[in-house]
Amino acid sequence: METVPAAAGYQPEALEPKWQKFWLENKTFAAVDCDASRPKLYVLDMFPYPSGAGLHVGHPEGYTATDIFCRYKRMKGFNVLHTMGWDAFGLPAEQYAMETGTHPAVTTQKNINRFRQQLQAFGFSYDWDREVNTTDPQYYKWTQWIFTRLYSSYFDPDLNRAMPLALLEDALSETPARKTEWQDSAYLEGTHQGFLGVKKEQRNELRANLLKHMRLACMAEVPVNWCPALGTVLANEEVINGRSERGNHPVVRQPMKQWMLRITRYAERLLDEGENLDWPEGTKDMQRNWIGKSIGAEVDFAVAGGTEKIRVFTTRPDTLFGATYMVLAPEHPLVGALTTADQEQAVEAYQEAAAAKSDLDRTDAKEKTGVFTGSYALNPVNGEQIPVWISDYVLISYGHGAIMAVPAHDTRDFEFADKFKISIRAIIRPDPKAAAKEGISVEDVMAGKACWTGDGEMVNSANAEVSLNGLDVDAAKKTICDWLGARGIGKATTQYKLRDWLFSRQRYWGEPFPVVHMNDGSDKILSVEELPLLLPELADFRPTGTMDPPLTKAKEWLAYTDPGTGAKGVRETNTMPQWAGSCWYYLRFIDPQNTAAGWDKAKEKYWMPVDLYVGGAEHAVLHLLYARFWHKVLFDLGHVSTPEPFKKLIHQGLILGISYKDGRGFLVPNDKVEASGLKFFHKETGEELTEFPAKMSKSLKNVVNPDEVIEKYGADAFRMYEMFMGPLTDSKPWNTAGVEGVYRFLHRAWKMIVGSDGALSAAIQDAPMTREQERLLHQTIKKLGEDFETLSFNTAISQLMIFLNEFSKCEPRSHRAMELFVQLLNPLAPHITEELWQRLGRKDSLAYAPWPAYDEAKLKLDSLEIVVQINGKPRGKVTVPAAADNAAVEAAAKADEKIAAQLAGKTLVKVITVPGRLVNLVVK
RNA sequence: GCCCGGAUGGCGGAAUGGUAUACGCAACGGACUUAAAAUCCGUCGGCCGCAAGGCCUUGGGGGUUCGAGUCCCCCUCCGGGCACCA
Repeated sequence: METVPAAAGYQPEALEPKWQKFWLENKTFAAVDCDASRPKLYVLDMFPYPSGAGLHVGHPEGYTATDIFCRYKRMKGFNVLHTMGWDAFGLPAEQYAMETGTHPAVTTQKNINRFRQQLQAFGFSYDWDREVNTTDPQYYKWTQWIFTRLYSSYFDPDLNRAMPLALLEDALSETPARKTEWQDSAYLEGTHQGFLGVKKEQRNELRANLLKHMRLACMAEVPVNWCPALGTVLANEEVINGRSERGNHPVVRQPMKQWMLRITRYAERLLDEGENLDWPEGTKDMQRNWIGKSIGAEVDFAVAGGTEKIRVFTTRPDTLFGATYMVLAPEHPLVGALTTADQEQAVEAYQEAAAAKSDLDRTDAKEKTGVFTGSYALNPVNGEQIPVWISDYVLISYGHGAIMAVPAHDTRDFEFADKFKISIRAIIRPDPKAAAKEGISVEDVMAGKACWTGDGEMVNSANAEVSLNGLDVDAAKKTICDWLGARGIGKATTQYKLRDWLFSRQRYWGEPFPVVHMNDGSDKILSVEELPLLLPELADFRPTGTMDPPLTKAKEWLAYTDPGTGAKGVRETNTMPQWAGSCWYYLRFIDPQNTAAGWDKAKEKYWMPVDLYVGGAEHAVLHLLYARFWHKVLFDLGHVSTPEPFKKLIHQGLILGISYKDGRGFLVPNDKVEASGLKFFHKETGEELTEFPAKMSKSLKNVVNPDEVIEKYGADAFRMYEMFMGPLTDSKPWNTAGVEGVYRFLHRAWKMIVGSDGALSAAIQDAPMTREQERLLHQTIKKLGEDFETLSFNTAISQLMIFLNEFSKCEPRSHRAMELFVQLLNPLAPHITEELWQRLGRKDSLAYAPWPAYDEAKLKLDSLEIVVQINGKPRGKVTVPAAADNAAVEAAAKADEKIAAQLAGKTLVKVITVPGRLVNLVVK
């Protein structure tokens, strides 16, 4: 291969494109499927949404980190799978398309081309033959296929896993044909017996209802988050404080028939099986909170003078004796039946007001509101009549949409009872120490003047059959649950905050559902032979202005005739949310060209799980929880071999921009700021401003464009700067001046090896190294290996700088040392090192050169410098032979002139010697 | 309110309980140059001192230890997440 003509020095603009082309043409980074001769390593980046704005400096941070890791691991002999693709369905492309009249497919392709070009300019070692694009029909064919698997499965509560729905169908027949396949499931056995137990004429209905209800993907009329501005519904996770995550538009609650994915069935497994993952503790914690497991009890309250029962969930069954009222959510189905004539007007008015409130209004409400229904319930532990209220502080979507209120021991109930003058009865005497710490008076609690939610001693909690008095909270819970269970009015149970995943959107630019609504009322799911179901070409893909999705405009596409039976139907017009494509892309990378399956099983078994997954913390619950859910379903159905997809997860920190604020704390866009010396002033007002790091944003004008940085300093400098800024997982501010530092380093590295004439520097010879040079070299090899393993690139770079500072001074310079330096630097700065490798006389690419080994013996010193402390303060240093024992070191310390002077007249009490490090003389 | 992170020079940051401030940036001084840039050499936490040297210093306060940036308790501030989930 030719070298870049370089009479001048280091020219990244010439050599970087040259090596990028070389890698691409030679497929240097192609991963080899099922290669048993090498250990495999699957390193995954979160693939980007190819926006019109192009790459920003945040994207390459994680990508650079994984690239360094992959390059290092290839040199260590690993068969590395490292890939890139495009998460290209979604709202922005569609909105841009509406503004400009361009089809989203056109914009998407354009953006992808731009992103690919930008990413290739960084020299990332992706296997580009495995690129995927979620909007490619050959990709979304399999997204649709996974949906059909969800649709055709149910979650077996007995086996705690997904099973083919066909088995449930089989159990729902008079003469099951596949019983051998499902005899392990007590659930199916029970279902079968139940089926046989109902009258023949009711069996069809039972079967139809159960099949519809049990599917992991099913349609349901549910209150959804409708965003009028976006013209679509949103998942709970996409709504922040009652506004859309994207665009910050108001969101209202609206009942609609929608596709739901039964992620709640996996709540326990998502919780359990996530526990041992090598993920950031904070992220696991966020998922735990999101799933929101609560252990408690459900209890039935009879209605006084009625036949209805009000079922509540409580985490504090121990406080049953303190329940003085009940609250139903305004939407609770029993509200109508419980409302008395004289309360009817007030109740209906309240229900209407609650329905009209947006989620934002509802959560923002500072004061509790509510209305009495006029009815009373009977407290099951003491038969007492307690009033039943409705209030929007009780949510219809959690538990049973109703609560027993214990104002003495729940802050929300206390607030409510206090406002509406409902009686407050203390039944826990607060633990005096705990109460004192909280600043709460035990007497106030006992008098109903204060609320106590902590532990203590149960009082006033007994009836003829059971007494909790004298117990602590935990013991009381257990005792009362046993009693409730024995009476058949309650039992210990568990609730989760996690809701089912709302899976349809009223958009054009997404995967069409492979479903037809047949004229006879049944749904038909398309077989894999009928996939992909292509998104129809539409001239007008804007929202319809109603709740009908844009696909209702595709008249020809809508009509369906069953090729077998000739039965007619209409296609589903919703599309899937953007998360769908990203839920399984890591599986497609394994086998991206496969037309017969989403992926080949043998390849899946070889590559999975993903060994390292790097991406932003903003996906901590959404993408990462959805993907785990899909993966578990696929695992249960035998399509993948691991229960979890991502073994180790890392979040790169945010790269912040430099920003400015004035005295009042208001942010000033960077184009309004003027520097004068080391201070900053407002161009218009002249006010002095303070500099601080803030998220990069268009409005602050502090966005750094990576293309410009590469143009000026090259990709190697860019990569190294982002890694040198600080620890990968920390947020850190971008400072372009800092790029100069690593740029200088690369220049000096070039000059250490290449002479001013472009040939190998005359100083480089086959010369032996000094003892010190050898030691530094081996230290550097050791440090780089350790730091690369732990992704500590900032300290790895420091060590290379130390090496360069020393070796660039030396003459002659060992040819071998230069080669090793180039190898160590290669993962960080792949372009310059490939070039230097050639200048050093090597013909092959560096990419698979074996990683250097260090020699422990070469790290040893002949003599050591030992710190001498007196009473823990460093007072001097002595040099001793490396082999010196503690006594010799101690003697040397005492013999030191300065130390001896300071010891004079004092009594030596104790000597602590840390071998090879220090001696601490404790004196009086 | 609750749950996670974090706080070290002018700045980004380094430091298995063992010499705090490695490495880089900025700044300052010098060399080279007619000059500038680039490059190279040097200085660079604070206070006292002519110096030798001493004292102080890892957000604040306590504690454990021969020894604490690191471990424990309390507090302040900053960042992120959740938020009427019974």
